[in-house]
Amino acid sequence: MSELSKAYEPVDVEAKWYAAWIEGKCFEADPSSDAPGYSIVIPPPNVTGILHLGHVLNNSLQDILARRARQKGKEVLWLPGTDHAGIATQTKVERELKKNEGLGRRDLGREKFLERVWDFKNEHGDIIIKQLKRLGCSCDWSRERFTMDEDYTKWVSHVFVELFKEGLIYRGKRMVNWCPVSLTALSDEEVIMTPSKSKLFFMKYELADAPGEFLEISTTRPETLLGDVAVAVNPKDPRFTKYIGRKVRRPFPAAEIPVIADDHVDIEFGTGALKITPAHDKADFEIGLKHGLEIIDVLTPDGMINCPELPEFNGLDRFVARRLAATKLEEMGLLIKIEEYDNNIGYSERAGVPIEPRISMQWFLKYPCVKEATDAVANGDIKFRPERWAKTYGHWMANLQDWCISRQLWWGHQIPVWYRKDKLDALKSAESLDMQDFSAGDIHVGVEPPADAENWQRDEDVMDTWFSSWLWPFATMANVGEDTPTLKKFYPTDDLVTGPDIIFFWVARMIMAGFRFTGELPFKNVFFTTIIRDLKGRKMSKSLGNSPDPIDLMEKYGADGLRFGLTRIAPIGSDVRFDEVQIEEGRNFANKIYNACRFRQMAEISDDWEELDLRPHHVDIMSKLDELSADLDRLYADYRFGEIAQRLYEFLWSEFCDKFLEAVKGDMRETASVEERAATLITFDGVMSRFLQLLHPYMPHITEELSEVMGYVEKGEFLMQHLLPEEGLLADADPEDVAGEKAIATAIYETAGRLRNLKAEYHVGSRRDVTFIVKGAVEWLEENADTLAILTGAKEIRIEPDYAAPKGTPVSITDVGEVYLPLEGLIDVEAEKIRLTREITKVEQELAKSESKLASPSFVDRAPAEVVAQERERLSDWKTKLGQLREMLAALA
RNA sequence: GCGCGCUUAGCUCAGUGGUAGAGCACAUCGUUCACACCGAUGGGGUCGCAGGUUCGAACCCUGCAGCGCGCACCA
Repeated sequence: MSELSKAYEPVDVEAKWYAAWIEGKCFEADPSSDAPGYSIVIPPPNVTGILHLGHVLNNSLQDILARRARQKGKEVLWLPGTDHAGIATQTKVERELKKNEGLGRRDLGREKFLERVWDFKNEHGDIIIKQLKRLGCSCDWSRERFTMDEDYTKWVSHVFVELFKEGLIYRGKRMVNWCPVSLTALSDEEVIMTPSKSKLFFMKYELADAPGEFLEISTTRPETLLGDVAVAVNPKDPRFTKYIGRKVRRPFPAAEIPVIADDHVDIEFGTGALKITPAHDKADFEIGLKHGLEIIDVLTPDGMINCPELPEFNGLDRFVARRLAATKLEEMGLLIKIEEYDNNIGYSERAGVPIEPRISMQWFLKYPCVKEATDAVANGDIKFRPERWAKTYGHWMANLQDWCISRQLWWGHQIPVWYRKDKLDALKSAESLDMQDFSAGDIHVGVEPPADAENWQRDEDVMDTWFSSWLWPFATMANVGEDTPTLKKFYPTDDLVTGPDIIFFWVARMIMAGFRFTGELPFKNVFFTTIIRDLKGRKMSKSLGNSPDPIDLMEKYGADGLRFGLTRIAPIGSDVRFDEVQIEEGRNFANKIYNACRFRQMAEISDDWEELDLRPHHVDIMSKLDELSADLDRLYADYRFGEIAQRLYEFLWSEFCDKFLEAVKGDMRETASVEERAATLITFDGVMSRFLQLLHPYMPHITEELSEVMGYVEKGEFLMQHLLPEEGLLADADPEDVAGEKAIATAIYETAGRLRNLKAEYHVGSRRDVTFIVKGAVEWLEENADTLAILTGAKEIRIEPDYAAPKGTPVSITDVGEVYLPLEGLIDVEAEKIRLTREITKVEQELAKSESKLASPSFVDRAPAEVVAQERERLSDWKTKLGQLREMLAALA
């Protein structure tokens, strides 16, 4: 093989293998394959987004699943793509436009602006795709989709039309969440409730029929009093009964408004009287409807006061107007007091400003297939991991509100509805655009525009981004009305890996769309990843600057190191705090494997041997590899990604390198026989080649590289395409023999630990010239003494049944016998007495614990027989050891 | 207000009823013979608190506290 440098350099290796996989079409899914299908659809990242650690974790896990499925003989489709991300992308382009050219989108006009967005998409759209490739993702890139592809857009329109026909989509004037910055309606899910320090204003309105008498009211939004049409009190509140049906004076603009009774009013809160502004509050709107109140909208779409009657307010920002209203009230002697008040305020997810409840004409969806979707998760047809998310899902499904699907944006799927121009004009002048105003002939709802398009005007709104995302699992596999081989082979998909933060936005909606448009569930398992936080527990965010760039991390530690480090620490339950040290460990792990292979490369296997001389440590490591293999099967079945990584790490580092490789170092020496060396090298290759395969899903590049370099995979073949063998390395061996050899290996490793400890205690830890003398040696020690010598860094392990140790010779009671460390200058009776006494104390404590346990009748009678037997054995071991130690101590006296 | 989760070594976290673990950090020792992105050895924990169940509890149950998250029309 070629010479390997001392430390593993991942960057070039990773690029090389990714190119080779692409060249070899390793990721492409073949729907005509006989192998069983396995599929995942990627949660499409925002087309203009850049990779963050959340993506890395998420996509690493998907890649692990995809690669593992290939190894298990599945025909795998991992379908990639990007999302047009309506608001996010449009906002980004608008910001650029403003910054670079000082223009708003309306200055350009819809068509020109959309051209700009497409330009932006074409320029930046593949950044995140390139980054995913860098990470090693084995997506079938030949099938990459975009939610605004022509075919995909047809799906979106089709779905709209179908649901409209079914009566589930309707248009109407409703109270919606309005973003005064993005100038669009938002869904409830796009509003973030944020705890805020607000002020509660106490004010009073004068009774119209009793000057000098006032009704006290409290509000957090005094500026909305311009739109007040009533004051409501609870009918059960005795304090206010006398006011009901009378009128109070709204101070500005001056008007008399009624006092009404409504159960909604909380008697306990504030003054117990609630001002009603139907245009600017969801609850007020409901009350207004109930009582037939007028709706006075005093805000413009961008959150300015719209009240020409009051020139000093007109045009003011809503927050400025709030202060002015308070000032005015005070001047009029109507302000009682202002209190500090903690409440929750809804913020626009994208624009980061308080949303405004606003009545506007929007399209809504009454969700389809709610029952099927609810049941599928409740009965386990779709399995959520961790399971507790099923409860969150169930709760949301049980309280579904109609989905506001229209957005007053330009970037997105335009609503496939056309209105007759003449009708529209007539209605506009009448300021009424309710659905019922359109008769069947005035409106066209279809995937294609009406034939006489010039007489029609298309609805200007676009749809919520998620209205296209919810079709992703099937709309990416077949066009409308088609039943493609891909769909047949790969739908429903198997696993979905995503964050719990989009369980409502995306997961729940996909399930409903799946049932409605394919009659099937879109996926069988949903794995929710954890949220990655910084070391202070804060969410990663651009503004905090606490989000490391994954590309930098890959430069530093390699994609494999990043993948391994991140997946190893990602717990199933809770959030995870990111620490770069963990990625460093991933890189170190890669380096460790690399160097283990480098060690192997120092020796050549000679064919000149008759029979393999497999020794305990050979059998031991093969057996452990087989155990690892079996454990991984089990852990994969439970999606225990972190534990899988941990098991792989421990196997290679603690078992393979620290124990096995150290034990066989002698076989690499000139003095070793051909048979000895062959046994070791063949064991090495057998174990390492399997290990690389098991590790491959986590660290695809280095495993591919080393498999080639070591000759485990033929030139022109790929490790990633090799099936995992069903049989273990020791499948044909007699289990009893294996157990016997393992017991010996374990005893040797444990003894080696004790002897190293003895050396360290006597400050000769690094001396290689010591000899250990064993009295009462177990019968198999002789043939394994060489191994023990290498592991302990001793010149020799000498077995002397009649050894008479000089008084004060350091000794350790081990699984192989009494082991003495005779060395000039170390023989110190007092020191040895102290050491032995200390050890005796420890053993006595353990013994006492064990004894008291066995002395308790309840334990002996009630604990399982095996536990009791185990405890008895333990006790007898302690007793033997204690006896030996006491003898030693006595001999010193 | 309702719901969910977390609390284990200085730090980040494993550990679902049977002798408390890992990595990092720390201390001592060690580089001719795979790896200092390394090796050896060691110190360090009343498993948040209080009860309960059990022969036995970090683990199961109850309550409490602290932290985090989600849902909710108290202005």
